[in-house]
Formats: sequence, structure tokens, C-alpha cells
Amino acid sequence: MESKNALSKLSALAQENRLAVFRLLVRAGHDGLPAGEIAAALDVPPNTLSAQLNILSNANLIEGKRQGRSIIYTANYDAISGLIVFLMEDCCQGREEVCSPVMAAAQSACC
Amino acid sequence: MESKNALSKLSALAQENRLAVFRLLVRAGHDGLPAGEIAAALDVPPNTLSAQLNILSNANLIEGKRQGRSIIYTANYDAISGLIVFLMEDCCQGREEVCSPVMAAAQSACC
DNA sequence: TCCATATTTCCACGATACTGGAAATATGGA
DNA sequence: TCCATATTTCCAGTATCGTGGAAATATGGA
Repeated sequence: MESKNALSKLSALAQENRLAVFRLLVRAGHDGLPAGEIAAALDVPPNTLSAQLNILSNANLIEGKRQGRSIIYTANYDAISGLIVFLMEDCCQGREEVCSPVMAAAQSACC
Repeated sequence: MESKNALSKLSALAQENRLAVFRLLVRAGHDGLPAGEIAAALDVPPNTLSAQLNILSNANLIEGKRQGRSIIYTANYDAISGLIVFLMEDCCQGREEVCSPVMAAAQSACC
């Protein structure tokens, strides 16, 4: 990932509501959630949310697909792991201090 | 890491100059770099840089220590790995799609 | 003490971001 | 066709951010 790409992902996530949206969608899994439900869950007006979904979507962190009247948003797992890898490789080159806590967390969290 | 903490780190890094400062300091290693050299390397006026160093420092991503007339800044490796772990654990709970690319990168990059 | 160097603080300007009302668009059903 | 629902686009107001000039502070050396 080039750093420009990483920058757009970082700034998309660097906002309370958008980070919350992303976390919600990650938890929602591959089925995703319609925009309206996200707005309700976060208690944000639908047009405000729409702007934020757009920013996350432009950063490629989420994707929206129309399904009937709703638009279902899903998290893009590749994108977030790409960002994490960018941070790791950018920081980790020979830097065991950064890398090994991440490895440890990965092992206990999932792998 | 609480998400508020993560948010301040994300927004500190979500800016071109500041991301560049951080990368530079990571590469500089434990010896760090004086503010003036950072400013010269990035071609940013010293007072502008100072504001950006302050933001990174408030997010705990870097630390400055006076040494003679200079102030030497170093990257805080714990902080960045904390952020990475936050992103991983926040995304990774049972999500092998996110976790395994990160593990693979970690293994080839450093561990 | 006086001066040069290194950096920060103060302050104000311009740019960008966040927000939400109102209107527009898209879909599905009666 | 008409209406309700779901979401977006348009637009403008406010707030926050990034920037850099000028002055202030801190340090070390002559």
C-alpha cells in the first residue's frame, strides 16, 4: 500500500463516528448493515451519516450495495488488514519492539 | 487501548507531514533526531513543525527530550504497536480474513 | 554579561471538515 | 399511477485544523 492510500484510510478512521461505523460493520460481518440501521445505532441523522459512509467508502474501507430500497454496507477486511500491514512494515523493519507485541496479540486473538 | 486513545493516534497520523515525521523517527531509531533536522528533512518551517510535533507528542506517539540546545525526538514504539494491536483486536475477533495477512506480513518482515 | 543557536509560544488567516435542514432520487407496493 | 420508505445530494453555517510571521524562552559559549 502506498502511503497516500494509507493516509486516506487513517483519516477516514480518525473520526469518532466513522470509527464507530467501521467497528459496527466489522462486527456485523459479511451480511453488513443497511445505512438506516447504522444511523439508528449511532444516533446520527441519515444525511450526516451518508456523508461519513461516503468518506469511508472512498477510502475503500467499506462498500455499499443496493438491495431493494436499502443500501447494505459491509466492511472491507482486505482494506483494514492492508492498513495494518502498512503500519507494521513501515514500523517493523528490523524493529522487533513493534512487531512482537503485534504477533503475540494476533496469536491470542485469532490465529 | 481505549478507543479514545486510538482515535488521537489515528488523527495524529492522518496528516501527511506528521506521518512523514513519524516514519522518519521510526527509521532514526532510539537515538532519534533533533527538531531542526526533522524540519530540514521535511522542508517545513520550524514553528510549523513544532505544532505538528506537539500533536504527535500529545498522542504519545513520539517523545521529546532536551539535550543541550536541541530537543531530540524519538518514536514511541509501544504506542504504535498499541495502535496496531487495537486495530487488529478490534477487527480480528474471529476474523481470520484480517488476522492472517497481518501474521504473514509480520513473519516475513521481522519475526 | 552578551550573543548565537535551537525551539517553542502566540496569534491570526485561510482552508478543510462536520453537521443537519430541505429537496432530490431510487425502489417497491397498493 | 400514487404513495411510503430508504438514502443521497445540495447547500450553508460553524468549528476545527494547518500554516507561518513575529516574539518569547532556553541553552551554551565567548
